[in-house]
Amino acid sequence: MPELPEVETTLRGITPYLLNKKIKAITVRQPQLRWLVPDDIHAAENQKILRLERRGKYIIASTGIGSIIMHLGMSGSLRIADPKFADPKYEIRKHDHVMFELSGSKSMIYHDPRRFGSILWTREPAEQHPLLAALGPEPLSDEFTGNYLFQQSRKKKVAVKNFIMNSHVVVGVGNIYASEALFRAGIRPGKAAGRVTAAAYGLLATEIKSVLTAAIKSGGTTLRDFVNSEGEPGYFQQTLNVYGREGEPCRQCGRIIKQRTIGQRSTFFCSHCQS
DNA sequence: AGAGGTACCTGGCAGC
DNA sequence: TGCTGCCAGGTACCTC
Repeated sequence: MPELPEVETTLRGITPYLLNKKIKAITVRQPQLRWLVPDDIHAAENQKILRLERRGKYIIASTGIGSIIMHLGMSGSLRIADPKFADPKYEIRKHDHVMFELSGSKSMIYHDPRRFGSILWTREPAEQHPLLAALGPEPLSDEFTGNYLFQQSRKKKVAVKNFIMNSHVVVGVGNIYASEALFRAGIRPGKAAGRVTAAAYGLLATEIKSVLTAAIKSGGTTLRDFVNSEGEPGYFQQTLNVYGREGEPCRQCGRIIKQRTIGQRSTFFCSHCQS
């Protein structure tokens, strides 16, 4: 589920229930996630959440003494539960790994079948955490431009799709939107990053921004019940041009969309519209 | 330094 | 119905 737009949607969904609320208790049912949930996560108990933000696909909830860093991995979600999980009426679902009991009688549940995500705790400013410190710019920031991509990619032989999915280059471009943005920009995903022109990168940066912005907007339409559900896989599916459309006609030229594995990830493109 | 592959984990689905 | 194999939205880390 979670590409950047879904993480952003999740953040917006949980914010009203978390911001300026006190964490009354934290229950860890399964600490063995992508990284072990640290014991000292309990230091966040009785702390008020003063700030909520997103960095790439990480969600950061900061208290006065440290920050909770959350990542949803491939299959993670956060949902707001009511009544609080300590209530016997509360239904614990399989793969509910971490629960936060909040002031205001709500709880936030971290659910993640594949356990590729994690929940961490740091007393340092979150941006100094090893996982966050070396991240590239936000794709929706002014810092992220075609010129930036062009400069970063010189002499790089890696496929341009892998290049834009590298979080040290730019954060938040996942497998779906990498294919989509490259289609919109007319660039073959397997092309060496160092051989893409400055003009093409200008277009690519623009399309990355626009496809992510559009997806966040469409995530907004399901915002109301997002945190109560498991998320809405496919709610933006009608707007996808290439992802998952192998064998179907290109919406632009009518030729058949192709699928190829690049960097061990499924990749979709139109060999006529992309060069 | 850079490129490429591996690992983590569960569930859903196609095919037999 | 049940088994097997393959695929899945992420990304740090290991090896060459």
